[in-house]
Amino acid sequence: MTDNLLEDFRQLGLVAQASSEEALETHLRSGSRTVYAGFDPTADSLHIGNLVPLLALRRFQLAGHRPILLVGGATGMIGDPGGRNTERELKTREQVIRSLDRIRAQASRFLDFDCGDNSAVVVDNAQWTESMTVIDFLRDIGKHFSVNAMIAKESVRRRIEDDSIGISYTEFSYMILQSYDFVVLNRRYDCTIQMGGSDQWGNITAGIDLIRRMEGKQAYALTYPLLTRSDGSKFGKSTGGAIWLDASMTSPYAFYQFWRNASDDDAVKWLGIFTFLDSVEIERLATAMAQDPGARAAQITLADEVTRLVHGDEGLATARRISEAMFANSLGSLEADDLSQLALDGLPVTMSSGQVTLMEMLVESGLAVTPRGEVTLGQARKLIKGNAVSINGIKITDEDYVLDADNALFGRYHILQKGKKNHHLVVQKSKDPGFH
RNA sequence: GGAGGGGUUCCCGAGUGGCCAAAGGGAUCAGACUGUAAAUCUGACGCGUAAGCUUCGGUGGUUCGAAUCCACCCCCCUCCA
Repeated sequence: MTDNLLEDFRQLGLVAQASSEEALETHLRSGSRTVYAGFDPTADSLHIGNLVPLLALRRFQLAGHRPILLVGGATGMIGDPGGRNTERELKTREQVIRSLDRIRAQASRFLDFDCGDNSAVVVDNAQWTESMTVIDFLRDIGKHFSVNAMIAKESVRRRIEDDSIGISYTEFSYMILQSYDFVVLNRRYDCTIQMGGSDQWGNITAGIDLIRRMEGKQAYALTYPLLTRSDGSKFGKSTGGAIWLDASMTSPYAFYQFWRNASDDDAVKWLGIFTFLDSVEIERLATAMAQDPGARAAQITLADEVTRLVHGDEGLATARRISEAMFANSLGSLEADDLSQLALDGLPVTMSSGQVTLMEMLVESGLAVTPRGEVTLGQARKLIKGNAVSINGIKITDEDYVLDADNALFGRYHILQKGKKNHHLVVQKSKDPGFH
């Protein structure tokens, strides 16, 4: 780490655009600053996409600055024209408060909320937006915006030029609300920097302009590149959807596997963004990977580091334990205790009693999902026919195969595998009252 | 309010009376090859073992037969007012 935070960010690949870079550098060096990033409260948990700004905020905090997490209780109801054009659901007051708490709880893994002057803060923009009257809005804020300029913004122009979608006035106004957020934070917290994805550039600079007009002050923008995977697909999705930070929504094991599966092209890049390893170490891993890509050194380190960051040492340990068992071809060496531990560790489990056909079990376990997301017997059949199913490490092609105590490990465990990476544990119910 | 253009299976997008469960591409899932990578190739991709059943904005209608024709309605876009 140098004493130049912006330069560090640049080296980590965290900078897409920055406003008046030299002035921003000086600004950051000359005192403790306040920086904010917005978070959408639409989901039940933060996901790994949110990890990028979250960890960037942590870097700010480690460098002595104060991070603010702005939860879009108000703007979340509207929808950013830059984002998907699906209608937003209105959030009730309680929902927003709940997600506020949740975001604070999840963010507290990375940010310090109790360290004096640069403690992290969570705020909700509904606080100052909700009670504003239309007249106030138009008179005090709206007049500062030139429609000509707004139309010229990339995010808006794209929507206007696309004949099939268009843009509603509501969405069009999103930029104004976000700009006003920046003004309020500037007033209340002396917040001078806003960070966001590169798609936020237009909105952020609009905020800077508004601060100049209303407050006569200088503010700064910093955007990070939106992550795409090297194959162009959307970052953060995996089989079955988003990767959440909440352990009950995405198990530490699944979380770990996501990172461990990173492509070669992504792995090194992600080490910079998602871990706090120093550049020497990252460099070393990059070299190691170039020499022996099969060893997957970068992926393993990436998975270790990020999982530890999000789920702690214990979460990492269980994730690794399952991974070892499932991928190291060591099914045969597992003891009964190991298998029951896997269940406790968060490998997906289904209980069964007596005899069940393989097809039924594929459905019950949810492994037989169609590409469309439904779970059907037909899909189960196709998978078996397609040579995709194994039990306890052995391919099964018999559609009539039946799971029972006789072909189970230790009389009660079946490890059901679909494809290469989907594992499921089936446990025969026992009369043993100690087990449930 | 007026004129015009649209709404097709997860997405894009063909299809304008039977050969349509609906071309093609993407996404997704699986197989092969590998390194739990990428690329590539193969298969699947509404439900069902099958017979068959349910789809093309909605509701009715014409027809032996409709995604395709007609009526009304809903929604989206463009231009005009």
